[in-house]
Amino acid sequence: MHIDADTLLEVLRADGLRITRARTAICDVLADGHREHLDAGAIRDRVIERGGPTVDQSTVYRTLEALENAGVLAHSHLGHGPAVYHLAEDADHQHFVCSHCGRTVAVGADKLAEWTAQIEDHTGFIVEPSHFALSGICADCADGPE
Amino acid sequence: MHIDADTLLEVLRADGLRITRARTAICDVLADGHREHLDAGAIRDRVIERGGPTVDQSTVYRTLEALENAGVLAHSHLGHGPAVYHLAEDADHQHFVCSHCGRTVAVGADKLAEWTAQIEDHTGFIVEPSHFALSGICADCADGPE
DNA sequence: TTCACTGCAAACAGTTTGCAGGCGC
DNA sequence: GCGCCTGCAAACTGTTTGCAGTGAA
Repeated sequence: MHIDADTLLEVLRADGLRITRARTAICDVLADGHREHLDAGAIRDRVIERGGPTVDQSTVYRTLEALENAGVLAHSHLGHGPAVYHLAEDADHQHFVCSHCGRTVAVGADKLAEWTAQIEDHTGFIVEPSHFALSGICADCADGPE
Repeated sequence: MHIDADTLLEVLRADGLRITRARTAICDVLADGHREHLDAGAIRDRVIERGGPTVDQSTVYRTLEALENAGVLAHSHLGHGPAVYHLAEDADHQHFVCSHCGRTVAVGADKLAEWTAQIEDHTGFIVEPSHFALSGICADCADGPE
């Protein structure tokens, strides 16, 4: 089971922050869309789409920042566009973006651990997955020249 | 030996493009600074600093774009800031950015090949190194809590 | 009541684009 | 001389910030 909207709000409350309609709506979208890659604009669109309050983009950013500070949210850069946000508990994976078809592939923590351990052995560098995507060519695009 | 400015200009000429003072100055800076991480603003600054022509930022971007199209230049995103540019022949390495001290560590193609090959085996995804940096904690920051 | 939170608007950084004039070929 | 290239300025995207009013506790 994943974190639900109420839990996110609870975390904010525990930080001494107030629960507002805008924050409730944003947390709803985040909890529901936890398996998607939502950027700040998409979050705002979805809030409104659902008949929620007309939240301003800056309010979205401030709420996302509060959730990141609270440690329950993280953002990644998947490409040249806007940052995408996801729940921190979903963070232990790495994104691969195909530079040919633009598809995003996620690799889970288990596979990842092997590689990051090797990197750490060689360089001492402890990789925090998920913050930046790796680019490359996905299997499908590598197969067919088209 | 690395690509020199004349070779870069030669490549542009071969693409049917014209050799101008702005382009000459930009290629000089790129050839000289091939081991640094220069962003578009830094390239412009350095051109002027050297007593070159007062190139506009848009001219820098257009020249960089021309060089990328010609395949001799590539850019990477090392963090939240501007993109950095480097010669394509220097591209076969991966950047690691320490999220604690901000330092950038480069890992060469040899080490890299081991684990990109594993990723390819597991996922079919062919990693193009160097386009995005990985973030994490470098050895020094991991060692001392300060 | 109080003050954190909000929407609005403006600033901001990095990058791209339209335009009229200038210069490489 | 033709037309690519330039500088200038303005647009653009994603994000941040200042401000005065509003609503949660």
